[in-house]
This record gives sequence, structure tokens and C-alpha cells, in this order.
Amino acid sequence: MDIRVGTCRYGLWYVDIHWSKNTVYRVRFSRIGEEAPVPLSFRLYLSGKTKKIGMESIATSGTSTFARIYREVMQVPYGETATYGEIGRRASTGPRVVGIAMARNPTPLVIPCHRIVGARSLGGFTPSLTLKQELLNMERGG
DNA sequence: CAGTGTTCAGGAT
DNA sequence: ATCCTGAACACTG
Repeated sequence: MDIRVGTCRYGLWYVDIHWSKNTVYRVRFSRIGEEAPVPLSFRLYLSGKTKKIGMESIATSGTSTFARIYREVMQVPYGETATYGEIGRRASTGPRVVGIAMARNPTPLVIPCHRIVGARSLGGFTPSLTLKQELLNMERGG
């Protein structure tokens, strides 16, 4: 399997990435850490130089409801947003379930859960709503 | 079983 | 117009 682990910076955050070849197993944000090599496309994406990370997430395969939700989320274009309800309708499930799937997303960025917002509010984001806002600002060319 | 990053309709202010 | 409720959804510890 040969899973590699690397860490890069994004603003005040450290981004831990677990991957093997073209498949990403886990992405996690942390306040502390030490830099170690990550796939080039992550660095380019996080510095606003490319729109596509171009890697697969382990969580999008299969026929489970979560997998269907994650595949729909990956269809949301760079710089745009969709609501929990919209994704729920596309994946034939409810908005609440979408929220849970986002909260348990093992690979944020690859599955761009930061692009999923509430119909009337920004929605939530682990570990920090500010981080969600920053990612959206960056994608809007801020 | 309880608890989740929601939403919508319906009813009371 | 705004502010509750409650139901529906799928999955995890």
C-alpha cells in the first residue's frame, strides 16, 4: 500500500495529508506541526495557483449514501457553492445527512466540503468556520 | 439508543 | 415579518 504522510502550511494552519499514488486517504487541519513533502498539486491549490487537486479520495468509492454525497460534492465547481439541501436532492437523501457526511469527510479539500453552505447561513466547518471562509475567499480570487 | 456542519412547512407572535 | 417546533434523512459510538 505504501501510504505516505506529509504536511504543508495554509495560513495559520498545518495541513496533514495521507496519500498513496493518486489516492488520498486523509486530510486533516491542525494548529501545530512540522512541514514534510506533500503532492505538488496540494501546494499549488493552497497557494491559489491551480483549481484542481486532481487526486481521488478514498471516500468516494462504493454505493453507500455517503459515497454518493461525496461524489456530488466533488461536482461543485471551484469558486462556487451549493447548499446542503441541493446536494441532498442530487444524492437522493436529506440535508441533515449531507451535514453529517460533511462533518465526517475524511478528505476535505479533495472533497470540497467547504463549498457546501447552509441555505441561510454559512453552515459549519471543522475545525474552524474562519478557515472555511478563507478557503472560499481564496477561490473567489481574494 | 443519542447525537450529528440542515431544511422545510406550519403555527404563533 | 421573525421565532419556535417537529419530522425526515444515514450513520457512528
